[in-house]
Amino acid sequence: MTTPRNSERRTHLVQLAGDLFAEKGFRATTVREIADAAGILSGSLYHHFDSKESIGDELLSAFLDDVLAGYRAAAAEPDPRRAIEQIVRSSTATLSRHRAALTMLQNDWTYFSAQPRFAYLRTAMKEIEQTWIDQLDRGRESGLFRADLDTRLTYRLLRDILWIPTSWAQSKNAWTDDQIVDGLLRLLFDGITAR
Amino acid sequence: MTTPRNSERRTHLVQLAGDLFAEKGFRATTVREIADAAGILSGSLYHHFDSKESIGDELLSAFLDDVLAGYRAAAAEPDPRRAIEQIVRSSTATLSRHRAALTMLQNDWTYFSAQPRFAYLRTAMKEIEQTWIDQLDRGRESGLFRADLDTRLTYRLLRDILWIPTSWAQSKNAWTDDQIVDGLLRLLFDGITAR
Amino acid sequence: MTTPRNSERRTHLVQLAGDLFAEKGFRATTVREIADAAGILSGSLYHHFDSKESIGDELLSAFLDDVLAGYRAAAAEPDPRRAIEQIVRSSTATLSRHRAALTMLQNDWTYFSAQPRFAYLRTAMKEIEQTWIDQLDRGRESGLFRADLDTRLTYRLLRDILWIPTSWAQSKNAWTDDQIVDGLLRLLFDGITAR
Amino acid sequence: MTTPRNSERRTHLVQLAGDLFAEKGFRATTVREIADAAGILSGSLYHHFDSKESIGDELLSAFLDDVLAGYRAAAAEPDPRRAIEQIVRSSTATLSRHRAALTMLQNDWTYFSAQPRFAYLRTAMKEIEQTWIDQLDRGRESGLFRADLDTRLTYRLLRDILWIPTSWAQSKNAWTDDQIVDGLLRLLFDGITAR
DNA sequence: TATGAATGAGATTTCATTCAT
DNA sequence: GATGAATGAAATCTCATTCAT
Repeated sequence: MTTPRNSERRTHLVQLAGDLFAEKGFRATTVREIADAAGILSGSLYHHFDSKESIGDELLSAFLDDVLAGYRAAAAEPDPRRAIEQIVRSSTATLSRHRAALTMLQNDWTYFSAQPRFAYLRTAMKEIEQTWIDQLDRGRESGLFRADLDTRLTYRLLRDILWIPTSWAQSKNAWTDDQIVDGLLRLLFDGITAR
Repeated sequence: MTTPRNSERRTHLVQLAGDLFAEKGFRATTVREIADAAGILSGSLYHHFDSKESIGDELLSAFLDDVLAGYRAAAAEPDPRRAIEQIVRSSTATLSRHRAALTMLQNDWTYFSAQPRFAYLRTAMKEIEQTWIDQLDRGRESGLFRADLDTRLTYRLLRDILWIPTSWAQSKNAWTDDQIVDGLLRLLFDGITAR
Repeated sequence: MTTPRNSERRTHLVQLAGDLFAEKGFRATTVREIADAAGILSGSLYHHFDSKESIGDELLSAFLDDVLAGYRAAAAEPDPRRAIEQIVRSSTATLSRHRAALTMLQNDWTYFSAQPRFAYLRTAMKEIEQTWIDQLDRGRESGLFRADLDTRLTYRLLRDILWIPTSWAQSKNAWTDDQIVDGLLRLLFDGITAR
Repeated sequence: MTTPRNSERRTHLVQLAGDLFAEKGFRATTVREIADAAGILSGSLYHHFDSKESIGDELLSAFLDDVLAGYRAAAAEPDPRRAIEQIVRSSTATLSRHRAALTMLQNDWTYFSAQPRFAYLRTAMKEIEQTWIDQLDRGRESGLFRADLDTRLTYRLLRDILWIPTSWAQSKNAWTDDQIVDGLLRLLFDGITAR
């Protein structure tokens, strides 16, 4: 019925929609706005997708595939500090490629996670959490990290910080990706106190 | 016109609405759901408020008044480390009293900040940012914090982390408020590395 | 049930309502606005009136009683020119006492005239029309007015002009009632052409 | 976004809406009634217009464009008597093409003129007034009209009379447009008195 | 593939009116 | 007489989706 997933036109439309989602959120973006951006009428979108959620699905699943690939590669690293460093670096790179997906998760998590169709969101989140905790645990047990570190709590405190810098993309900030990653890693490993 | 702001009934309705907003976000919550929760018809809400946004306004402005009071008190502290510690502690306390407002800002920031009526959101955010940067600058200049600290970048990295623990309230997590604050402060000041 | 028609409080409320109707029209004025103007709650109005229409009824019937009294007095005048002059003079005087009623008729005639309760509006209008036509006919037949005068058409053209000056009351115009009446009579009898 | 302004369907809908507005006034006509008249659901109207007011806007601005064109053409006439005659004739012709707009102005002037969107209403009214006064002044100064003519007052007395005959259209009256115009001009220039 | 038109469910809001206290 | 709270019907508007052409 609808355009095949690898069609160029379709890919373009997904990207246009993604830009709008990144700006205003998934629910706040209307199908008409997407169509306007593409220069067609809203009904015509349904030749390519069978629903607005399909577009969201496409963006979100591509995003999580990418994220998880990065995490899995990082988890193969034997040194926990290096593993964490790699997680952070790969996350930052991935996120800048998927701004829309991130905004969608931040704004409309409740909406998506409640639907069976998006069950993979919860699964992926669990894998992400487990990866972090595993590395933090390994680092603590090996004496590399503080012995009193509550690894699960630390993960919770850290998780969201990772997703944030992406949303700065549109503002006129002066930082490069590298600066952000370095600042974040330094903060994470050493805190702000001088020695 | 509508019920006065200090009416008991009205306060109760704002709280009910807030609970729903905290759960599902502002826009995702319908006026009918609020009315249902109150056991009245949706139209009856308009006896007390002239719009759904008025309810939002009430929650958001109360929140920011509370936050800013805490920040101003903390800024009076002469020692920067103490000041930051107090910011974090007061934030955590404030946030747990305003879960709804926080969810609203996280989910629907674009929506609110675009409206003139909610211009105070941007103003408040600027004051919050300035307070953080001031304290970080003072700490760095006095040799208390690392000399190479990019204070604005650090603020950016930190800001959102502060708002997060609130959203855990509903989940059956095992941490007390104190544990969270202490974990956060430790992370902030010292990082995760063992010495 | 409700307050008796001659109660002072009630009269005062009718007047307040009338002021609002004159400004914004009957339907455009809400019961709440009337109550606000009176310093009470909207529900409390129903101790005095059993409906918003009752207030309208009171204003409209008082107006038409007054108008018709003036027309009937004028019709008793033997000289048609004098009769018409008196109609105009009495109308102007009457109208300035009933601005609200006039606005109601101008804005919401369709609304009122469709209701059985306001059947007297049509009756009164017919009497007004007949009075005009009678006087114009008498004047034409006696050679006082032009022989080719279409009296019914002339009435139609004139009727609304009569009601208008009232609506100027609030604007900062420089004319007295007398000036308006004289200008109107002169226009009516002699036109604008110089001789 | 919505259907373009020159779409046939859209034009048809505006006309349908206009018929209803002319009958019952703008505010008294519901969107559902318009949709019913068109044989569609009320929501479907918003495929073509973004609000009920847009329909009103379309009718009112078309009306005023038409009126002003007539006035400007008449103002080019060197002889004031001819100019006024032309104003009256063009007005009558214009008005019969825009019954809806006229009813809207008569019933709901307060509503429209209060909105920034309809600011052009006041502007147009001022131009209309100025045109009348200019021609009356010129006629008086050239000795064609009475020397004691209060031109501004006369305009005020005349203005509304011009708009009236339109509202007769639906009633089964016996006059042609020409009869009405001639009656009006005769009244205006010569009054009703025989010589 | 796209257009043009429409659906239909549901959202926010308005407002005259009622009534127990 | 008034308050405070609510009703209930109806209004305007939104938007994802459908479908004949």
